[in-house]
Amino acid sequence: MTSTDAGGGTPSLRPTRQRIAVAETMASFDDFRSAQEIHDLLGKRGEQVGLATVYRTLQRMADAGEVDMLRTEDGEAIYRSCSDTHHHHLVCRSCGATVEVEGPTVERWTRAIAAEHGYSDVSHTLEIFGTCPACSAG
Amino acid sequence: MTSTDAGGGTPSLRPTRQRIAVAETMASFDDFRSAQEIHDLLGKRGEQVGLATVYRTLQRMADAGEVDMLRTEDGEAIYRSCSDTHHHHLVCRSCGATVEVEGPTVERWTRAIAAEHGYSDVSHTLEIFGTCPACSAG
DNA sequence: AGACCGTTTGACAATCGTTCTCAACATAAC
DNA sequence: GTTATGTTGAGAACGATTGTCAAACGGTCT
Repeated sequence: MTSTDAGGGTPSLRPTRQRIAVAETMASFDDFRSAQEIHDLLGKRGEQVGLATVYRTLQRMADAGEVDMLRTEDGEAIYRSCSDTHHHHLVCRSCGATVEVEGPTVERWTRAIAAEHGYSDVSHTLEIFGTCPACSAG
Repeated sequence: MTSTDAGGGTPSLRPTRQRIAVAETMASFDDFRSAQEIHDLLGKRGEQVGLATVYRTLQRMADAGEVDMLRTEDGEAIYRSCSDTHHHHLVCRSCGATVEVEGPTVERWTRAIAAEHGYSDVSHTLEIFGTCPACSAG
């Protein structure tokens, strides 16, 4: 706290080789990957990063809102880089193609419902599954 | 395959003591419980049922649509007996209290969004998490 | 440059939920 | 009662994730 904390709000978060590697890897695709997959990919790319570190880094990125985190149907956490606005996903059941969707409607609705029942500190998860045009054409 | 498959569609599913116990337990509350909790409860009630059996039974019930299954934010599967209409849940993050909510709004919105992107055969999952009045009062 | 000190890392153990294995058992039909 | 099968349970096996802790790092201050 001595001097150089020029602009920031986030306290201490060093741009280490590992963190950069994970961030770059995340930036390089636009679909969801598990921590383990990221770890493997890094290994194959020569950027050796410990598994625990990958987990920790992804968690921080998720906390910081730099990536989306959601759970597969069998409970595995998967991550994906995303824009920083709150949004949901429309995922193709057969090929996995993902569209980011936004909806004031839903946001409003969930807030209203929660309020109606006196719930506070509300969050929600919403995923839409369907068959994309390409796949249903096939 | 020899003969006696008289009327049914569901092939073989015996009403054993264990299955009945689990089903009754599930019927006795209306909020979400994990498999482990069900197992503990059965133990305390004297109805000894193996953990693996509880898991298996809950899975089957979920497949059969007799219970809802969803994942907590940290990936644990939780179950709850439910009505057969499509609905969502407003779950208290701290005590687990659940309210079933219905929303033509959301149904319409998801269908619209999906259609807009050409997706067909659409389904969705939506869960709302918050702190219930009782807990936030505490 | 060199010392200092909190942050980060990584190898590995430890958890935790869930599934698998397989022999003993219960059920339903014969 | 016998037979053919679905079920159970104890515990091992698993896979994802988190905790541990000493060693390596990255800035900062001199």
